[in-house]
Amino acid sequence: MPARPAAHRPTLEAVAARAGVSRATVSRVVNGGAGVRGPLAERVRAAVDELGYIPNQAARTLVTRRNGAIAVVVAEPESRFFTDPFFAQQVRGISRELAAHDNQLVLLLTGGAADHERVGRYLTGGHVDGALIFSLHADDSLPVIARNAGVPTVIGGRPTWPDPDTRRRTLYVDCDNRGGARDAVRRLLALGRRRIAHIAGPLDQPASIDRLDGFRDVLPDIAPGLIAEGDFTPEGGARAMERLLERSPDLDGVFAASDVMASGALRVLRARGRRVPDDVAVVGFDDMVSVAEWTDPPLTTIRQDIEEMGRLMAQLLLHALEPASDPDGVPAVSSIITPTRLVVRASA
Amino acid sequence: MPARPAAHRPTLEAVAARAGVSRATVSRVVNGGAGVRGPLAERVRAAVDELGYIPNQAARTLVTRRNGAIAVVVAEPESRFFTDPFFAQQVRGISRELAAHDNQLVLLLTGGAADHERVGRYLTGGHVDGALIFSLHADDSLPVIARNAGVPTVIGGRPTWPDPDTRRRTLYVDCDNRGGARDAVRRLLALGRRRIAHIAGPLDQPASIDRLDGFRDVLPDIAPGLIAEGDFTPEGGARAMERLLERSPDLDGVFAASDVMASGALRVLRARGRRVPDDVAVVGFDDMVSVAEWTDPPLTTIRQDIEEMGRLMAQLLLHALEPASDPDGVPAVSSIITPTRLVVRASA
DNA sequence: TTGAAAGCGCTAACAC
DNA sequence: GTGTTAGCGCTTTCAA
Repeated sequence: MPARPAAHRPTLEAVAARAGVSRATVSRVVNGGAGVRGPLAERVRAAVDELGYIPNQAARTLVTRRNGAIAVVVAEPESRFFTDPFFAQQVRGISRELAAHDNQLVLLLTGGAADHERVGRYLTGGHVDGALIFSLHADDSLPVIARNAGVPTVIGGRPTWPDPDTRRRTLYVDCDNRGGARDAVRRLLALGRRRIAHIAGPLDQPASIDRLDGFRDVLPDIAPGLIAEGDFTPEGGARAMERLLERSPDLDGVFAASDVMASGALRVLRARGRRVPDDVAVVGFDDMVSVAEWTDPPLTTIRQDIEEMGRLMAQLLLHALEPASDPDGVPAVSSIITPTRLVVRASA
Repeated sequence: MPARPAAHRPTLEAVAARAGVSRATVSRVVNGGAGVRGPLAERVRAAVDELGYIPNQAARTLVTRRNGAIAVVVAEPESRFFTDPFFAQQVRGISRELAAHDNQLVLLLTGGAADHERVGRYLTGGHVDGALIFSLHADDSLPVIARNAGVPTVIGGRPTWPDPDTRRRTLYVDCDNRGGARDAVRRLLALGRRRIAHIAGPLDQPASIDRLDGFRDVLPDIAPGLIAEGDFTPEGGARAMERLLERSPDLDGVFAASDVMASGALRVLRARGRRVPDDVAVVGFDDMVSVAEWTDPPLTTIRQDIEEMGRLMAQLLLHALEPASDPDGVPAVSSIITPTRLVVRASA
């Protein structure tokens, strides 16, 4: 199939011969041409074109130790990755930032632990200059693998490793989940609600835990019956809402840990004849516009700028890659917590 | 941040010294250990562990001309890629097949033409052994770039290049869009429908064209008013349905070029008081289960096995990579058209 | 400004 | 079986 099989590709050597110069000169021209006289450079460029020369990246990487590619590792099953708009937004932010610095984004999906080994090999094998890892669950080994292999890494979301020293040296980007949750609950209190429930995310994820913690910050004496765990899907939100109504029929406010779960909860409230926000006020989290603006009624929620977080992750990594940054100690840059903001629509 | 900076990583040489053997022996052990005596191999393995040796892929690729990675190139904006379940299924099929052969899947997204150049560089730079390209629109240059660079490629969907010789040499996997469309229309005819309309996909995509052609195969004298172009979204399907009803209020059957568009059409039919299938029978295409089973009524549709198509694409490529296959002529393997099948539910 | 030469880390003939 | 050796294609000192 190859028009010009890789095996027959011209090398620097060939170009040099053709242009009647040394390999070094060709290399200089190919890499920008600094310090090569105009006419000579022109001759070299002509030879490059005639031969259709394309530099061999493996050879280049071998000496420069750079390959202009950054891996984005998503440790989630494809199904989740492709359904949750969260990833789409994050990837877009990353993609933009990397493209701006002429780095190629390489997406690695690792559904099960079975893939971990191969992905780990890929990362440590030097195919990429660094990695952005989404390690949403507590038990993920990939960041550790990358770390041990000396692959600069930035994590999406707060990592959960117990060792404080390890944590301090790990770069991550997260939003102020806890503070945002507090704002959500305060909004409900300000509306005069006194029986406020929480639909939490899966409690093996730091984001869920932090949002629950924020909820408790404001409502420390909450009854356990007013908290139900969901799974970040609409169905999970609906089921949690049903459980809450059963246990606490008199509730008048709900803080859901995601807009998607809130949409499921709204459906149940409507089916049960509760008016929103009159009978029950609802606040979501994320401000996933494609969801929050289209629920009935539109959702009051806590906004986090997901695309911006993606961009920041890429920025942080690119920065850490600079030779100037401390090679072995505490990184010159530090982790980032982005702010959240209450967005008032009709549901609370 | 690196625990062990890449710069200080042990090399084969170091392991050899430590184990008191030659580099060649270490290399043999690392690559499976064939032809090395047990105890010696054991000593080498110990040295590898102690030093935490990891092979340098760039060096390896430089000599083997293989890097165990296959690119999947999606020439669509992220928004489309992440929303359309089609890609998720295809990628899953590919991913499974590649993993089974220990190849890493590398996903490259190229939203706009601006990214094309970088992606092209990545492909031709020898970062991957081959590429699977989804070139849904007619004007796509990526397959040509890959081809000229000698990167073995398999296309998802029938390519549209005019030159028959080029086409013959290009591997692709597609489903029998035209035949499937014929089956859809025949189903409607068998139900006694006589005023049958078609909601087409964007007509710059081969799949849309083929489905329209199949529709016309069975209904060659169709009035232009019975054909409306959609865009593979629910909204597009809804708008097309409205146009059709306006132009041909007496229609009694609809063949939509995708389940997603059909779902939008069903919504409009319901809003206009037409009963499905009594007043208007509807057939979709894809059998996207997450859609077809949940519409009201559930959708009769033409099934294509998308995941299987992904698997076949990967298989074809891996096969073309075998040294046995003809390096420069017509490939030893050939393109594949997968069959489709009518799936009867309630809408027709 | 240009060229010669020394590797980058690895694999694969070819000897022993 | 194991070691020796010659590259893979490129960048980058160092001299000229």
